[in-house]
Amino acid sequence: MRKSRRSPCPVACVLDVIGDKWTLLIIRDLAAGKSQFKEFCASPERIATNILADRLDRLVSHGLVERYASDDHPGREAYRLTLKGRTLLPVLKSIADWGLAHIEGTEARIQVAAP
Amino acid sequence: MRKSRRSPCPVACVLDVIGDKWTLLIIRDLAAGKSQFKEFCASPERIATNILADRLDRLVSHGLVERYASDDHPGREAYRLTLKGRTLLPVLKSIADWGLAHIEGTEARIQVAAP
DNA sequence: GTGGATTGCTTGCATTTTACAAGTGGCGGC
DNA sequence: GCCGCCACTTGTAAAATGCAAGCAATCCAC
Repeated sequence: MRKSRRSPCPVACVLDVIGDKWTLLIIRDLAAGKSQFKEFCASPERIATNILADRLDRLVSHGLVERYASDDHPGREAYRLTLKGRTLLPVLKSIADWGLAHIEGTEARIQVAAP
Repeated sequence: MRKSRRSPCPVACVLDVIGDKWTLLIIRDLAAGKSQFKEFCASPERIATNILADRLDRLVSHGLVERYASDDHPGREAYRLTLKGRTLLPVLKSIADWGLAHIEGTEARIQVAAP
């Protein structure tokens, strides 16, 4: 059963997925190559661990992120963007570009990791 | 005095402005030519009036929206995007495009009003 | 110029979400 | 076994949101 959406508007539906202060920051970190829970916690915005766990679950349930067994850190949880999740990167970039152009004091520091 | 930001990351700073479920819907409605309080209320997502008033205030204080005296409806409040506000339209479009491509059941119905 | 409708909010309160701190269970190394 | 790290979960306080009602200022017909 699909939960009822607010409207058929694509903007409203996207906001129901990524319309909060944390989800896109996790996607940013994933795009930058971070994969472990503690790495997301270590980002300068200091997301609370319960919020992080909740957002990761939601991203996985939306098919934007997947868990996998890391080779680099065997036995640890790891997360990465799915192919669908990667399609959000142009959205993320347009947001970052707007911030760089219109909010003073912002600076780009992250590079999107190679596919 | 500027309120402290979470980080100098442009993504985080933009989310502090538009990172919620309502702000971009108001910008969508403004882009579609709506200008009156009641018109935003009438959108299918049914924003609460206190939230709408709060978001309009925040948008005005961020310089993205301005009040003006309407010619069409004299004596009534009216809102419109500022030039800075219009620079958000590419962001809005990238979000709408993503929704159309990746969320089933969404449909584009609004046309951006002419400048 | 008075009554009623409309507009643009504000207020009060219940519900939901978020923030912060602390705690728990699993695993690996020693 | 014991220690520490990691990935969460839980408890609780604070904040944001949702909902309904109310209210002052127009507008408009009559």
